[in-house]
Amino acid sequence: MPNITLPDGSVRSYDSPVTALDIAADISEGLRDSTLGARINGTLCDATQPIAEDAEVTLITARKGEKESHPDALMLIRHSCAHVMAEAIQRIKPSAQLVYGPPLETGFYYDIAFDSNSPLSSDEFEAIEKEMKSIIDEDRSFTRYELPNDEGLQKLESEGSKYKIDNAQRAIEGGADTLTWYATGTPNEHWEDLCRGPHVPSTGKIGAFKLQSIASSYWHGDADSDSLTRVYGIAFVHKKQLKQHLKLLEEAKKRDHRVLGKKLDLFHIDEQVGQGLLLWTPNGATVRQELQTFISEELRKQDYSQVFTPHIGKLDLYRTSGHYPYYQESQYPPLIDPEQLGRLADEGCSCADLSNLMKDGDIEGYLLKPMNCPHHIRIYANGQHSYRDLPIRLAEFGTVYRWEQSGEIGGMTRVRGFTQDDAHLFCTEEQVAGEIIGCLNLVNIIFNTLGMDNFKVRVGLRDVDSDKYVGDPANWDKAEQACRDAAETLGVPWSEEQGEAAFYGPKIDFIVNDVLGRPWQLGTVQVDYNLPERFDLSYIGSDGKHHRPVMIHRAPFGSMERFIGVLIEHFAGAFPTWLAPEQVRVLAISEKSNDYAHHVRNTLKAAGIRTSVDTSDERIQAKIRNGADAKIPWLVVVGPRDAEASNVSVRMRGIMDDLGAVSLEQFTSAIQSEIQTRGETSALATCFPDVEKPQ
RNA sequence: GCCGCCGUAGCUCAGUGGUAGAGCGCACCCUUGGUAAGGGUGAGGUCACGGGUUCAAAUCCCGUCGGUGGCUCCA
Repeated sequence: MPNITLPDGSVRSYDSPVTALDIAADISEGLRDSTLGARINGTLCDATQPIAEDAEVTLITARKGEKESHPDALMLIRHSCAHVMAEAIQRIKPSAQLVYGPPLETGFYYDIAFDSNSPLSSDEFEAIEKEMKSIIDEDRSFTRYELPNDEGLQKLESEGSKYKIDNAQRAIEGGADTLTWYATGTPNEHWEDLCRGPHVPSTGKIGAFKLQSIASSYWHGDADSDSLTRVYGIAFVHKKQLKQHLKLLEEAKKRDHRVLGKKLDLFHIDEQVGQGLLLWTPNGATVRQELQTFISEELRKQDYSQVFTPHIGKLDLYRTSGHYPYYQESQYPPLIDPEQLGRLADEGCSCADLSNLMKDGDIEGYLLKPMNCPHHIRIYANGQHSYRDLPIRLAEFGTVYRWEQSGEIGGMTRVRGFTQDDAHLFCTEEQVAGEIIGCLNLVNIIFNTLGMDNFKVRVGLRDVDSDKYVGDPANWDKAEQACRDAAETLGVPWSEEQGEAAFYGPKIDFIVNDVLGRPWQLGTVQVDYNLPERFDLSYIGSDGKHHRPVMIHRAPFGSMERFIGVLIEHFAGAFPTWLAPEQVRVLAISEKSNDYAHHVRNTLKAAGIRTSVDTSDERIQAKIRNGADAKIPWLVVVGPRDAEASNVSVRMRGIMDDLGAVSLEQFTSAIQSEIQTRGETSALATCFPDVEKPQ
């Protein structure tokens, strides 16, 4: 008979099998009401699951008043809400076939196959939500029942849902002994769904929900398979949480780099120029330029050599590198030289012929470069290198072009032309570990300066059972260990993933989430044994013989486009002074102070500070508001009083009040110093030591 | 590429068969104001583009382009 150990270590003994609900009721009536499920020996289960053996049980509860609910509670509620939604949808569209409806950290969805002549539109959300509301109001129990595999399959076949049959078959292949259903109410009487569970005790436990969006998905994630409709929703324990969540989403939207990019005029994407082709407007270009200067300074410290290479290269170069044959779908088609094109035309070559010639590689021409490495490799290969010269580090803000699928393109984070902060290191086998550490140092410096500590690190290792990898396994072992060691030096959480290495070497990736929670890979450091081989690179060793160098590809930011997109969101558009496009704006109190305002502006400008002046006919209140709206770090108000004393009255972004007056001279040098040290010194602390730093 | 939604002034959006609108911004005028929106006047639109239906289309239908949310992809 079961002895139940609760998280506090207390043990309760029962004469017969009990459920989590029984245990909760034993403790208190209120606890019973708030119990949604249980972790039984660590596994999330229904609260109604009978426990016959000794077990460790954690009750999963949710109280109406709580600010945040336990993730398990939300999972249960969301999974259950997916069922309620599916039932409601099937009431409205009986021909809809259910496929798969899991909970997510951010909500839930249900993949549904609709009749092609009766698709679902978000206009119908209101009607569906109304049905859901009534199902929840009925507070019907989630009732689990099981059938033996063969009997269950028979049932599904008689119902004729190929998707559910498939789910069942997969469950059986995965080792399931029985198939389980959940009825929302009484089996055979109420709606039910083949489902592994677990669920909340009854529909009434779903306190608040909202349907969010409609999207399409592929069956089994296979683009060649059936196209399904995915309906997204969100559910919480109570309405306040839902409201709070929706408010957060609203706030997140304001931080979206696409919204801020427009508002602050950082970049523009123009239909007439092309999809996924970014135009950096002056403000955005300033941010990028500052960042590139910063990186370049660090690269110089680390003995990198700057190079420049063109945007195109001969097709044969990319045949040697392997990019052209293997990654054709991701490239713009080759550029064909005019003579060859004319000759093909004379020969009566059709578009289809041309396409085939391109596909087969029977064509000469140039490729818009998808990567910078071949060009850098040719720089290395151009001369003979002694082991004494290594490592050679060639760096370039190299612009590459890739044919991304149209549906993927958006904002700054996924574009068709972008500039990598690229570099290729050519080194000896022994130098690999040290060079990787060096790359990560750089990442550390940059991310620290920017205050970005919210990135994840993923170390991609080879799958030892596979033979697709090039290079000596012993070297792989060393390189993989070097990657792990280097990742450790960053002091942020990192994971290693087997089979995630490139075929040519292990790698370290940096991943950051955007405001909408979508992950983006930024930088990467990759060890490469392959390209030196393909290009037959060598260096002369101390033994006087030729040796193969190892290459490291590294782009710690990934691309300027994606990185700055993420950076805009990181700062919510409020860039630190050294990065801000407009660093100081001088606000003249009235026309009488315009001359002094211009003098202040010119003084700051002469000190290298990006400064503008507002001498418009607005009142000072409006000028302050406009300046704050533009997220300018420093506003200085100047009137007759300030002119008299050669002062400026300072406002800092993030502080509601006027900080008071300081001399123009002091302000100028304090701002200058803050910019030059990239925020290590603080103009606020220098000029106003008693004022606390905002945030 | 696939599916849903969307495309109206520089920006944010209202307008759902019958004379194209608002707020912000912009220009000009008034105002000369000391710390988060002073007032007035005005300019600005081939309603993304191309076809179709209709007496009549921003509005309905088809296609294209672009945006967006997902899916798939991302060397």
